[in-house]
Amino acid sequence: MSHILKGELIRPLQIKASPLERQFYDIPTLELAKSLLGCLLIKETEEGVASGFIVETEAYLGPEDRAAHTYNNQRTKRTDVMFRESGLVYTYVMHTHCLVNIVSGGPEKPEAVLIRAIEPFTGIDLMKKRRGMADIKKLTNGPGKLTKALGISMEDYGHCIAEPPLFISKGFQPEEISQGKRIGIDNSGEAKDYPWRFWITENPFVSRKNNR
DNA sequence: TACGTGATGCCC
DNA sequence: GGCATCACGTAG
Repeated sequence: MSHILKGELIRPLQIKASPLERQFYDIPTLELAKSLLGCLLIKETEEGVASGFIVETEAYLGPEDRAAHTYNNQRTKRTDVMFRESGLVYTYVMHTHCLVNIVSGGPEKPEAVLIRAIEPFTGIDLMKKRRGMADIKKLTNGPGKLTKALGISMEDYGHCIAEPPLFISKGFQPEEISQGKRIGIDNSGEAKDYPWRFWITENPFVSRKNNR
């Protein structure tokens, strides 16, 4: 298994895709958002397995963050899982798209990391089929795109990310990480300027080009 | 750049 | 019911 980018092999030929243990997620949310960059996100379905390296994340910091669904400790049927242990999957629907988050902060703090983009690795043909397009650069460069490509849906709500069929494994170590404002939260007062979006510098599969 | 889409939750 | 939201695809 190889992975080609810009005509060169830049990823390991083989990756042991074994789930990171749940304790991996017991760190502060901003650190988790950075630590997840370069990790491999994998979904196994009856259709097949598809995976990609996480290249862009955003942190949402619970009751103090006006952009977070749990602002002011709002607990609804939708946000309930964010009040539980770190490492669970928080999926929600935005318009016609499903977005995937990893719960963080522990039961005391309802926080999460949104996965905004991945770099396709395995199961690329399956991802193309699910997305109905062939351009690899646009397969998974957005939070709604990557869930469709991997087959992630509301059925994954509350699943533990340390267990198949949806899990995260060690990937590669990013050379450099960039940081900037989050996307699509213009109506969130001061919170819109918090620099809680992280991405792998110069990676071609992030959802947007650098904005700081 | 602008619009239609149509899950979810909150505010009437 | 009406409106806003952590998008995306298509048309112009």
